[in-house]
Amino acid sequence: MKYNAVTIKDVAKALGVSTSTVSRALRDSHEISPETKELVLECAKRLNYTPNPIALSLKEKKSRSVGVIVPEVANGFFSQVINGIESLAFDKGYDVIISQSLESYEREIRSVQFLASRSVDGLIISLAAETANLEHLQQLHARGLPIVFIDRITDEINTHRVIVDNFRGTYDATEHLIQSGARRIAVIAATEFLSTTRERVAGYREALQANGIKELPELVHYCFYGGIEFAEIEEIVNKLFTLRQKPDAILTTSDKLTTGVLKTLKRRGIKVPQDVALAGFSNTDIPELIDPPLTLIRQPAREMGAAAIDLLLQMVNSKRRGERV
Amino acid sequence: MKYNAVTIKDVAKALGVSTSTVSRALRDSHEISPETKELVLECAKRLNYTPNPIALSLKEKKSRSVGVIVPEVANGFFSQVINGIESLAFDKGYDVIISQSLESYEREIRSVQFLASRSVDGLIISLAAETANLEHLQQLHARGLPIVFIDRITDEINTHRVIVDNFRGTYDATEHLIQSGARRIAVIAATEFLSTTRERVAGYREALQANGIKELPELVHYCFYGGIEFAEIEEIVNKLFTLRQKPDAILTTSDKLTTGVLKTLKRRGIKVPQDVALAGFSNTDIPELIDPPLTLIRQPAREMGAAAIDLLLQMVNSKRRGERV
DNA sequence: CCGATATTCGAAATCGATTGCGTAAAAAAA
DNA sequence: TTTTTTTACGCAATCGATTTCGAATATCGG
Repeated sequence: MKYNAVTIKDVAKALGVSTSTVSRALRDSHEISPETKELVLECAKRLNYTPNPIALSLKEKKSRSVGVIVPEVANGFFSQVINGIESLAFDKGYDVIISQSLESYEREIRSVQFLASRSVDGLIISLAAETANLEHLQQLHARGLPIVFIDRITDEINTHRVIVDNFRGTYDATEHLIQSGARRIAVIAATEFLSTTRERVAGYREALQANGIKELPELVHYCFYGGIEFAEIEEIVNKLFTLRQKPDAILTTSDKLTTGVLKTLKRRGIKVPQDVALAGFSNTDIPELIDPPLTLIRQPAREMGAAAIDLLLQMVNSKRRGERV
Repeated sequence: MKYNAVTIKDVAKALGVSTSTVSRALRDSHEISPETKELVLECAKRLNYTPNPIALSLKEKKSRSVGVIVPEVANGFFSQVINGIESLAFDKGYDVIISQSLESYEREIRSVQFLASRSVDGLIISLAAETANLEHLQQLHARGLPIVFIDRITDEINTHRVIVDNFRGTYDATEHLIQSGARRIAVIAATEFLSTTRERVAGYREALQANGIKELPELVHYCFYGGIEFAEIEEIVNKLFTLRQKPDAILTTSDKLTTGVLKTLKRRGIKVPQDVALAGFSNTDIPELIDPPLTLIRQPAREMGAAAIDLLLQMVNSKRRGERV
């Protein structure tokens, strides 16, 4: 309640006591008599008093809000992650402030500093594709800001990370493609600097090797902007299908890439799985609706978000109690 | 910068001047000499001073943050709306605090009050399915909180609304189905209390009438939870296809419903458009990937979000200048 | 009945920044 | 030179809440 909000002073004035008394009564301090407490409580309720969280933040240097930075909100995976974060945070009385990096390093820095200057109590972040330098986060981490990485992590900062077994995901999917008869398996991945990309491509490589298939460089492609720019995907698919020896399967390492490739194939009239098999990461309903269903690797996005906020709030609260995290 | 943050006091102390001088120098007040200004500016930069927005909020009673309440984040349409809101808000230096109602009236109330107590400068909201009473918003609106409705609006509060022509959307889609030969067109809509539902169903009705087709009550169905509960959709589809005279087309009035119906039809082995034609609202890539492509009504979600935040910030700023909005 | 301990509450500082008011010194006017 | 007006800055209040310290009243043992 900000407009004409009733403050602790109004309650104090109405009762003819001091603000200290009101404050203590509301916090159920032992040094206030039961009768006074009741009076204050009744009056506070009657005047519809609600504490001002901003004043509290200023005093206590904590804001009961957490920052979340994702590459993009309008993305099946990330929006589900946010769902998980928000649901749990709301129940614990925390605000969730959302920011998008749009895969831009510069924007990520600005977001981080913006949130930090807002005194968020903690930060959940999935790194932008462009982000190679982590100073902006290291500084804050060194100053004690609790941080949890989700999905796109780094090991340059020692803190909690929430990920799935990316390696196994692509390993299994690749093996599945092989067992279905594929031999020339292309992979379309996001920026190679992302932890997820590295792990997922590694799974692909390992699966090829385990099955005695040689990796062909012309079949491995990276999308710098991970499909935010649709043209990026289109170009790669075009390149793959003008090869003398076309791929007989494609593995995609993200939601956006899977959808993008599917769309491109459809536009070019390339049939799945007749002309080319397809497997990949996805967190949308699409694969279920496509005929025939794709092999897909689904991440428990909502649960990952919930796990991240849970870890974060644990750090926030233990820090509050002065514990080492 | 919250941890060991350098304040205006530190700068003042370092220079041996008063905090007033520092504050005024930083705000480029005319009553500070150029030399002093330069000194202060240099020192502030050297000490890496950043103003504390919380202290500012307390003083100025505004937080440079806006609240956004949507039924669900993990939804194609709403996540795109949020994308639009966040992008523009970020550029203007505003925080975006997200909250989900999950279609629950009670949760919407809690969210609204939570955000209000946070002193957000304005609110963008898309009403929950359960929300029939608007007191919680009327109160805040009466107190002067700028509010913008998006998509699911109400006319019980006189403020800006951002919507598309829902009536025309379903009217055209229905007509398209009729022209393709459909006569028994079922409609699956969200809660009938939602503005969007009413307008969209009205478009459907009008199109039927304009084409001399009688509306059949058994073909009109409402999903209270709009598809958040998948079972709801399944049940309706089942009901439709156990009718003696089955529908030859289905019109769906939301993203989730379209996807849900599609999923159900596929599970039941009902072919689109051979067994039944399908048209509906959607903001995902799905329709483009399905064979054959569906008739779909797409809302410019990102642009709607951008329009909403633009209107909201206009209200916020004019209110600040004391204008009537 | 008196000094001692408890109980209950108020005054004022604090968090970080802004700003109205007062004032000393410098500049301009007389 | 005296008076008036700027110029340039400091003091202190303010925003809303918490909390330390101190003090007044009450209670109790002796």
